[in-house]
Amino acid sequence: MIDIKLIRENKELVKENIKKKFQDPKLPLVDQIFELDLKYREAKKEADQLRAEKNENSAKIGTLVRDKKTEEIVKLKETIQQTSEKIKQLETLEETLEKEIKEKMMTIPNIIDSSVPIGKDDNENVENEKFGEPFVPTFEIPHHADIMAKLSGIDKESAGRTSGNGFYYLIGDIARLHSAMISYARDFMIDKGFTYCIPPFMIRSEVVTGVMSFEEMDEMMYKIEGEDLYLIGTSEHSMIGKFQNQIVKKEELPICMTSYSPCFRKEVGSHGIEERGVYRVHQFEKQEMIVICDASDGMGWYKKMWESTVEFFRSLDIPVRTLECCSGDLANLKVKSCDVEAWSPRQKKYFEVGSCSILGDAQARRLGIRTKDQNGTHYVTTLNNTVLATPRGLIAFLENNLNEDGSINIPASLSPYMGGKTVLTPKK
RNA sequence: GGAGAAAUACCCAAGCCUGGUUGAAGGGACUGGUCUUGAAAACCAGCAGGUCGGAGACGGCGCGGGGGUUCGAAUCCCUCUUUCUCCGCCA
Repeated sequence: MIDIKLIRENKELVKENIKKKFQDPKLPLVDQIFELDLKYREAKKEADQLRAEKNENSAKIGTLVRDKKTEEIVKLKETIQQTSEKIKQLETLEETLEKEIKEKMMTIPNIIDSSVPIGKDDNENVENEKFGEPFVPTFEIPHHADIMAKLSGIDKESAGRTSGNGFYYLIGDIARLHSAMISYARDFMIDKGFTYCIPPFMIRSEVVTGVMSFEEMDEMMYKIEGEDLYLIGTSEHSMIGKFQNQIVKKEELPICMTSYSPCFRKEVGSHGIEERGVYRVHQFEKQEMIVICDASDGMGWYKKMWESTVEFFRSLDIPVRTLECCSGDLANLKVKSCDVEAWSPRQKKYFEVGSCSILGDAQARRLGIRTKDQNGTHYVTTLNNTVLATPRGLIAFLENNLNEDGSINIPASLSPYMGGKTVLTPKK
């Protein structure tokens, strides 16, 4: 969603931007919105005039009542009745137009940053930078499910029976490792000055539509039956939603928070749930970071945020790279986005463990998050980034810290969260 | 889950019964001024912030949100949300 003024003032720019993302059929939409907007403003202008007239006459009745001029009151009421009829008609028109415009506007993608590479889909994403040597050991790295199994750390069969495909039991040291990584990620961000927060894990539909596009909503969100509640797909949803319809004081910006939550995703999209392991699942846990800041600081924070994730993974001896999202792969609300990918010595390629996004004012516009300074109020910029999503992060950790005998090295950074252990050894 | 009470501008708070120059009294905070060497205090003055339309003059909306009654709603009615108190239940 963008500012409708942009369509009023610079239709071509909006079309240009859409071209970068799709080839395609949303272009006529811009002209449609433009026309609807003209009609809407005309209707509003006329209705406003009539409303002013009506207000004035109503006030007159007030004084007439005091002076007890009954005849004039009756007359005046009649004229008011007539304007009311007209107003009613115009209001219906206003409402229909407004609704139509809003619906169409919701699907207009955000203006992407000029630095975003142009491409059709995720195949055309661009590697930005590597951090750490993508190391392949002399022995073969087993599938992460096997690594876990060797430590008696996973039970997918039972989970299949209790909950179905896409769920899992993590057990013993593996479960502890999972929590340890989350705790470490939390403290890592606290040390960077972020405020820790545990948000609600369910949110109302109004918040959902504020933070994501409709397609995403259908593909991701679990709905609670009989209630206007959705299980969050990421704590970003409740964290950004926290600020809806707020005017944040200038001096309170930037708001930097790190939040923990379980995340629930239907994963209806193209990939589906894979059969083995816990790479793509319906339920995982995540340490997230969000920043709400002034538009001018957005790009600075964007860089700092993905860098934090890189630093986090490097502190766990996991090689990573950043992959820039191309225009076609960029979600509609995003201005720019990159994935942080961890090295898999088993697959000998990188895989996604996190995603850093700057949304410009798209979420702020939908949710009404503003700030005020001497130039008036304006929408803030919102950003979000994964610190650690796990079990996916756990997979990266296990593959990169595995020894030939099946034991797992615990780096010094994580050791305190594992009761001081420096290595996990499989029983016999 | 049950029973009550409440939500008014940056904050506190009147108004609601008895609808009409109240788009909102009074404080506090804030801004400017007088006084002071400076500050405090005192006094004087300003002060809805928002949002939409308009080039502007202006105008519309706006007393938690949404409806309704009425010529007219902060005020009456319905509904939703949130907060507080009490009871129940639970980690």
